[in-house]
Amino acid sequence: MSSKGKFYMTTAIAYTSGKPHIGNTYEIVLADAIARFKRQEGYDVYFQTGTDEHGQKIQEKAEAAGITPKEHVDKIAGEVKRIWDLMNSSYDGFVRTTDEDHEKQVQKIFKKLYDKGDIYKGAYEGLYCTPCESFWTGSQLVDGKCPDCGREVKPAKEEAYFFKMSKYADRLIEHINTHPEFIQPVSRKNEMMNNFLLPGLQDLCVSRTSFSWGIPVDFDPKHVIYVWLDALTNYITKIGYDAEGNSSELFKKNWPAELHLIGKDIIRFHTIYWPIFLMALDLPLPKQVFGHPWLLQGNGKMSKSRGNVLYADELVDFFGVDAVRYFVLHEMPFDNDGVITWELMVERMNSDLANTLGNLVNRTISMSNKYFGGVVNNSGVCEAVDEDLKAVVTKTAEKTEAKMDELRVADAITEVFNLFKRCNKYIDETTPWILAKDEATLPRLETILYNLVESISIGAVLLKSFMPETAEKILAQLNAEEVPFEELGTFGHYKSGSKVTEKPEILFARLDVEEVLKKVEELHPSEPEAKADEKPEEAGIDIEPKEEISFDDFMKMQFQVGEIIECKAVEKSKKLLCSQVKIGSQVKQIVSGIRKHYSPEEMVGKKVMVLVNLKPAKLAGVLSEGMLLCAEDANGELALLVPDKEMPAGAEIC
RNA sequence: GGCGGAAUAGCUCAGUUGGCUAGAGCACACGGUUCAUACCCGUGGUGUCGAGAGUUCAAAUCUCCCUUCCGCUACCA
Repeated sequence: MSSKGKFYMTTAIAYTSGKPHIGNTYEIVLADAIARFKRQEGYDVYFQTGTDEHGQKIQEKAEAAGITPKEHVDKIAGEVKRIWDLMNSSYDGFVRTTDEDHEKQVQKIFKKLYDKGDIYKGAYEGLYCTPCESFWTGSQLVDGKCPDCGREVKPAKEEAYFFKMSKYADRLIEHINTHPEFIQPVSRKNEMMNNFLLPGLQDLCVSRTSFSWGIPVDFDPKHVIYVWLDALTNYITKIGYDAEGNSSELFKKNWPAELHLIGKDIIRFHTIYWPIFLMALDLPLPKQVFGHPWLLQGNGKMSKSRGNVLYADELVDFFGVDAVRYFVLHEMPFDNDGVITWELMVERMNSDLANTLGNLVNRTISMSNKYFGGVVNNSGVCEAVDEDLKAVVTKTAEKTEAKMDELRVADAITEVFNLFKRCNKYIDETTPWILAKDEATLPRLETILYNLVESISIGAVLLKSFMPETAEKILAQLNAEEVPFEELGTFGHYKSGSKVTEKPEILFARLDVEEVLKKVEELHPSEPEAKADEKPEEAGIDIEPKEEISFDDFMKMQFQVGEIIECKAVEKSKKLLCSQVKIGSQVKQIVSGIRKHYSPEEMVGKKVMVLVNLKPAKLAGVLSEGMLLCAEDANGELALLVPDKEMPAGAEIC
């Protein structure tokens, strides 16, 4: 294989909090298709993936399950690996952040940056959300809760190490501006610039003392190294980076990475923090970061019933590995989210895989057997129609390559299928069944079947990156040699006189939507519609317990019933409503973040519970003199609390 | 509120630097065909190209304004 040079690519490492669903699985399939294609093109590919295994959340999950964190992550990492393997992903390296060599290097990196003065010791004070492992300032909270997950936060102060982000900001801005390909899709570049870089970067907290399941700071062991310095560095530690200068050959060869493939949610960490860490370590930056969109499940209504939750292994049971790979690769656009449902899966399966591809292979082999006993001869009887077929077939490799270069994987796979569609058309144009009736036209028929077998072989080779098993099956059924990638632009590799299989195996069976849905329903009975008289059993919500308080603490708070006598939206905000609330003889103005849940009209007249003696504050420039109490569910739905019986405005709640 | 993106056929979307009666796939209908997995091939639509105004010989494409949706961000007692 002639090498075009090295190509180091990575996926994000999966957080080991639970079983990965189809959305997580999408990333590994996308990465695998790119890796396989690059290898085919002649690049020396190193493809790395793995798992992110530290953090308080994991520590707590393990405690709840009565096992050690290590046992917990071993189990989940095994599950992740099983699914990655099930999807036939061809990774070269699988890193776990609990790997000894990784942990050791992270400690060295931390020390190096500390010695350099880029990391310093300070104190972090704020409100902490345990599940998100994030500190928030009071002003960042949503209704007093974590803005990310909506759960409770608790006040916390801890000694912590910080990284001087701002020191490298100018260099990073310069780099992003001079390397337009660095952040993909480009639309994300502006978000990073406008929201983070140009306003000025905050120093980043890189250690924690509030939990222990992490890599300890070796010179200050009560601290563990916080997520990003631990997780992002996997890209260099696993291939053998050494902070003390003894990096491996693998590292020297492969760094910097050509491509970090990540979800769009973590673009910020990969395009700001990661490059800055690298600058601090005097390492070159990765060539490209691609924040791919998400694969979403069906419509919101369905996804709430359990019948619609999609996992890769279940989809594979129904459709097979390659059909699932085809779907996620084909259905995912470049910069918009894609949708996956059982119905759409079946539709793609039938129209593209069974009809266009499977049936093409099947009819071609059947004809070869029927007319020539399976022997495929190139008798050289050409006609004008052949030229267009050959032109389409021999240009497909080049077109596919161009799409892949732009990471337009969905478009690339479409190019390959255009080849197969052209073949189907060719059969209609040449009408083999008519030629078969006349002895004189048999040589022409031989050539037609040869052209088809050759075309399909070329298509199959191009299909290898996307659907490896199917490509193998097709080549085996045709008894075709794999054409080297660089020769896919020419026609006529198939060895004349070879014999195709006698009994073609059906590659993809057509499926009936109704039957599939019925089976899915049996597998996951959907919850019956909630009726007024029979309430379905609810799954309760657990939230983070807060610190115990004294009765005196409680008595400090004054709750009263308030009547909303006037309410309007706050002009400058999307979320705020401003209400005039009658409490006894006085009227207070209270601003609440409930505009998504209540219209100003329906607010008026409601009797609600109010925390009255809260210190007034300005929100979006509007004065707020209290707080309306709400209940919130796991989906962020809010419900105002109202008295069970008619109560006058001002009644004390105690 | 700030920054950015999007709005095109029933559905999912293409439409490059403005240029011929605005395209593809799916679905649907009709016709052809029978080698094949009831498959394949062909034909078909009335689309106010989100609304309005402007620049131009010419606008889906450029400018302005409006509406709706999405992303990031601020705010969200």
